[in-house]
Amino acid sequence: MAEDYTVGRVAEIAGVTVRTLHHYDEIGLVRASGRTAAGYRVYELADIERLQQALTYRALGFGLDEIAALIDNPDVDAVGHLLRQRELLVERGGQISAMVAAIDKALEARAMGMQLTPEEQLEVFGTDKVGGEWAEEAEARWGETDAFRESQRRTASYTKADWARLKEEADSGVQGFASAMRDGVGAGSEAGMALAEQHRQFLSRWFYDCDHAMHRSLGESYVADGRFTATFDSVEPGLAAYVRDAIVANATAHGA
Amino acid sequence: MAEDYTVGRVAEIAGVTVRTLHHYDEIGLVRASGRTAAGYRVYELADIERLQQALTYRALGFGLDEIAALIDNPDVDAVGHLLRQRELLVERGGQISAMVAAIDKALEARAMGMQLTPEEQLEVFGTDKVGGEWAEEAEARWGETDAFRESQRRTASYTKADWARLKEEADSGVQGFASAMRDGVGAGSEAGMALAEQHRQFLSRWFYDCDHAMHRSLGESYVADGRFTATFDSVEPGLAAYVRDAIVANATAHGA
DNA sequence: CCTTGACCCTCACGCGACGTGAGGCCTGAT
DNA sequence: ATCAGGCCTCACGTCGCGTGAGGGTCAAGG
Repeated sequence: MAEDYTVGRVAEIAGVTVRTLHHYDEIGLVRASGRTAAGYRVYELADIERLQQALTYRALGFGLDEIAALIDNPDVDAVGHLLRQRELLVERGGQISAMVAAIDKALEARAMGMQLTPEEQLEVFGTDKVGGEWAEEAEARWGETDAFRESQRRTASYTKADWARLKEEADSGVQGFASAMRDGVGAGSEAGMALAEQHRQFLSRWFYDCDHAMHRSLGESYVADGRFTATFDSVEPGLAAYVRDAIVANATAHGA
Repeated sequence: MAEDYTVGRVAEIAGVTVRTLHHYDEIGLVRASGRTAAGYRVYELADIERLQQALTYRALGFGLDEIAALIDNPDVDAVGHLLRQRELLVERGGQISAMVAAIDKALEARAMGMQLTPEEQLEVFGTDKVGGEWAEEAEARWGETDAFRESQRRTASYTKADWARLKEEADSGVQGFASAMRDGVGAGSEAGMALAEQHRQFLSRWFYDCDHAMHRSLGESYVADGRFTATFDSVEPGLAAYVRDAIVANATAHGA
């Protein structure tokens, strides 16, 4: 039973610096339970177990004094700590999932040509608005709620590579509209409608099943809603209106 | 379009303090793009978008100067940042899962009466031992690899409540052995064997299907392996041997 | 036996990312 | 006119270590 470890050894297997262990020793958070004749710190199993507890709590963001209070609490044994840490970790995992979801939402919005409001962008950080009015706002904003939910469901499983590919497609779509407009191609012409149709299919492939009627109403909002307009017009002034016209013409041609 | 926000408002929706925004302004990480006549900071959409990027990177553990370098990089646009952040978040999620798995392993080991070695306890923190010899060691240590894997598989889905219940059962089992020993109950008596059988069924219910032969070899290791012995004997000296005897008697009585 | 290189020790100052007042101006509602 | 509540700028304090400086210790090899 090799019970004894030097600070360097402990630091190595714990993934911290020797200085950190010195510090913990100084403040009494994790003391080396012994010293050699030469004054070298000697860590034993119990010390390392304590270190493990401390590091786990640290990873969860606790301050060192809080950690000391936690693990010195005589009402909680080692297993109790493991259970609590497990719970906190699972919670942290949930927060991370929430952040990923928020990023997905932002990516999705951008790909569809929409700017999120500040509240929406920062949603995941502060702001636990009780959720009532908040949800209402969101619903009113996104209009087609079913479509949006479907979209959320699908994008949840996209990987980084998927998103990158999606971005490329979205960008090239916007560029297609922009260059058509610059070249004087009529929005209602065959070419314009082809671009619109391509856009509709792009949406259907990546987000939700977008029929011509839905596409038309989305197109309308490109000029009606400033948050869309800003995005398109920052690429090329007047582009939002141009895209809307192409979409409307295409929808009409398809009987919607 | 309410484009303008005061520091207090931004702080509120972002979940940070005003002081933090002042700090970011001072060091130039996130500047308020304007001031009122009275000198009040005025934040616009672009500032808040930048803040969102910064906070996400901060949540991932980057230093403020690194963050500045990242988001000032002209080769990466907003979507690029979102993609990178998504990737990093997913990675962090993986680390958290790993820590939960490590805790489960520790809980499992404790419930079975085993002390983990320091290396095992701290496994998740530093120590990326390439995994070769490491895995070998682990296999040699746990013996019944199939059983252990099964056990890992099952415990992965346990909740905190499950673990708490498991702990209670495990504790009461050990206490049962301890009090029987104190009361002079023979390890090979009917009562002793009943406790052993109960222990076997406890293992089978929570960890892996433990037949009498496996149970016997586990019992043997309670005295042969110091890491088991320590746990039992810390409850009551000689308990490890007592438990082993009861288990062996019970296994023999069941034809193993 | 002596040297060399890898560890170990104790000061002690420095730093990043804010926290925490102190002292004073701005502004909207009563 | 006043008064609460929010904003401003210093400026020092704190926490969790990083980073030398200066100096012993220990196992291995010449």
